[in-house]
Amino acid sequence: MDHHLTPRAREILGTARMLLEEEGGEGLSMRRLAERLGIRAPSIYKHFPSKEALEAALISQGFEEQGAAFEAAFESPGEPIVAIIEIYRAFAHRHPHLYRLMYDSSLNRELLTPGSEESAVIPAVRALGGDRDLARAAFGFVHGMTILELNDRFPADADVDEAWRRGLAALTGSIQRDE
Amino acid sequence: MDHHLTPRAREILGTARMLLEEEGGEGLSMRRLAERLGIRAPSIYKHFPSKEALEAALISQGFEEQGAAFEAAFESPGEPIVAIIEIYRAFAHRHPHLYRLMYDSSLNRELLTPGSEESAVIPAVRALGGDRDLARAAFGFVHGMTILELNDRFPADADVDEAWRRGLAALTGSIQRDE
DNA sequence: GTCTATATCAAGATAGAC
DNA sequence: GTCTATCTTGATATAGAC
Repeated sequence: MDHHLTPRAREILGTARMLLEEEGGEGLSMRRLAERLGIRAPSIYKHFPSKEALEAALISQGFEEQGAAFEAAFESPGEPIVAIIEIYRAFAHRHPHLYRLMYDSSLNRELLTPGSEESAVIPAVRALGGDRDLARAAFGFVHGMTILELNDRFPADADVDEAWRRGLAALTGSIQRDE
Repeated sequence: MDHHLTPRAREILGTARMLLEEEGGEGLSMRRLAERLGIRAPSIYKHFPSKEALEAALISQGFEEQGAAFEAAFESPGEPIVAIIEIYRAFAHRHPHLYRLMYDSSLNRELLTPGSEESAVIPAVRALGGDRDLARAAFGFVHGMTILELNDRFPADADVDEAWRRGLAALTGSIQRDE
């Protein structure tokens, strides 16, 4: 988890998370974060070298939370990939601003907590029988649907649940099974 | 097209398009646009009421260009939906910054040129036999793959073309045909 | 159609004292 | 670990003259 951070850095990170979730990516500035912490903005730089590093810590945390949630998909009955996609969609809707931060731009992977991204990727690939090409297609579908939903791109009268089901049916029909 | 704009507004729009394509969405500021035009930023407001209106004009233009390109998919042999998806992907890679402006945020549809969005949507839905739910799933897949590619989210060694083929195969297998 | 002058606001980051 | 003071840069937009 955040074991590489000092206790104070963890506090700052927790406040940053709250600020992000409540006010969105645009509201997450060093000044506003400092205000919530009751300190001045320059003080934050004693704990994180840059805003980008702080964001990377938030992103790493998000990946680890997603990964942990995905693991539950293998415990319940039914197709794990179906459960993972439901969990993925629910995560994005519960944490829309964190989701955007995690997925809606380029990633500077050098700043991430090592292994954090993999903790989300590995269960998803496993649920697709190790088929990485299919996993990438599924990632495309799932991210696309999610971000289009978050950005309100579908018409108000659209049956978005049905679109999810149709895509999911198409993709699960492509899983190779050895039996 | 741009028939509702004055000649001078069309010139400004053309310069804005060049600026966007060359420097990206972050580089498109009223100051920099004015600089390219050889005028001062406040002068632009005599031609467009706001930056958002100018961006909406760029977006409308993009939709119309996409729509016109999609129409060609029905003239060539083979599955129109396959051709449309190829055209969609190629458009995004040729105009990545315009693509982001068009698709990677919420849309204020009131500011668009009426009918412009539809000119891109209608051929795509038609190519999927009028199945709007499947069309939305396909939109999710196609937008997701595209934006993940533009944001460099796939590993360097990933076979992204193969992921596109896999998703496309899954989706085309879902088209209902009456024959 | 363009100008100057200006309002208003905000951002990330550093130096150096305590 | 926090502070003050500051640098540097940038943005959208309006008023009113020419």
